Amino acid sequence: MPELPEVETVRSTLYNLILNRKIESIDVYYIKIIKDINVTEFIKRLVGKSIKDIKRYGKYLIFILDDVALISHLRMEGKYFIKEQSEVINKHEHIIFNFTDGSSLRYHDVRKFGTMDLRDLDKIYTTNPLLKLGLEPFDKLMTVKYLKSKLQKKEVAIKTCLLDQTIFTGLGNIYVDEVLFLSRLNPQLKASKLKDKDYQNIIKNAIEVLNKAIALGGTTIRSYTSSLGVTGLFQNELNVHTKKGEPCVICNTLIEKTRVNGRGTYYCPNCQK
DNA sequence: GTGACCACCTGGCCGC
DNA sequence: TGCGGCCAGGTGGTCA
Repeated sequence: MPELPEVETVRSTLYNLILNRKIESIDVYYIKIIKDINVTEFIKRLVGKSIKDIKRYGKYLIFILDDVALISHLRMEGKYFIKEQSEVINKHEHIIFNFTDGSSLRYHDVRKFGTMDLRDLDKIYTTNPLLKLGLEPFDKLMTVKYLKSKLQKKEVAIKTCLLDQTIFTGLGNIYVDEVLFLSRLNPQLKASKLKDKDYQNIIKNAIEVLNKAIALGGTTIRSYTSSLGVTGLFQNELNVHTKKGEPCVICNTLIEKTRVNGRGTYYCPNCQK
């Protein structure tokens, strides 16, 4: 599924491909992707506008148009494709932005979980969905002090906390497993039990894992396959996620799979006690 | 305020 | 071969 590295890969690819293209028309085939605004208004606000910039915060893509921002979350299987308008519409392409040059940007989502919000440019970060987000690991304000303030009273598993986007933005199930492995922390350990050194390790390893994943174009496993012709390579660098029954790269103990808060969770029972 | 649980969705996989 | 059930999982909503 798209996490921060995959979304960043999509962002940078789209940036190079569709900047300054002008929207001529929009076809909406599944309206529930559009939030907080009706389809007519959604189309009205975007048609005639040009894409001036494409940003990212956490797992959200932010298309900056002339006077409005389109905030897109890919959720589980959302993808963007650029095709000629004459090409056949795939049954999973739910929203199509047709540009004046004859090309189109197509939002493809097999499971229809993705969302799109429109916001005024001066309200992008001061309204939801972005308002409630916590800090990315790259943020200067992401410190031991910040993380401790958020986690020291939490009586839930550390994995659950790291998946909480209001605390730690950008990590999803894959990368949380990897960060906890590198930090030698059991995913089921209560967050309140962590020490300063653990917070420091989590931040350091999150930055390391995400930077490496971004450099490799993200992770391509199971449901998250190539988007825009870009296929990530970080799956080759995974230590524990999807490695059930395989030997740990450090101690050779077999990787186990369990569930934490309903999420499939992979860990080394020896390294992550 | 916190934590647990469910709904949203569809394709793939497995057992019968 | 066909069918039913389960699983995958990010986020928002609801409830205790």
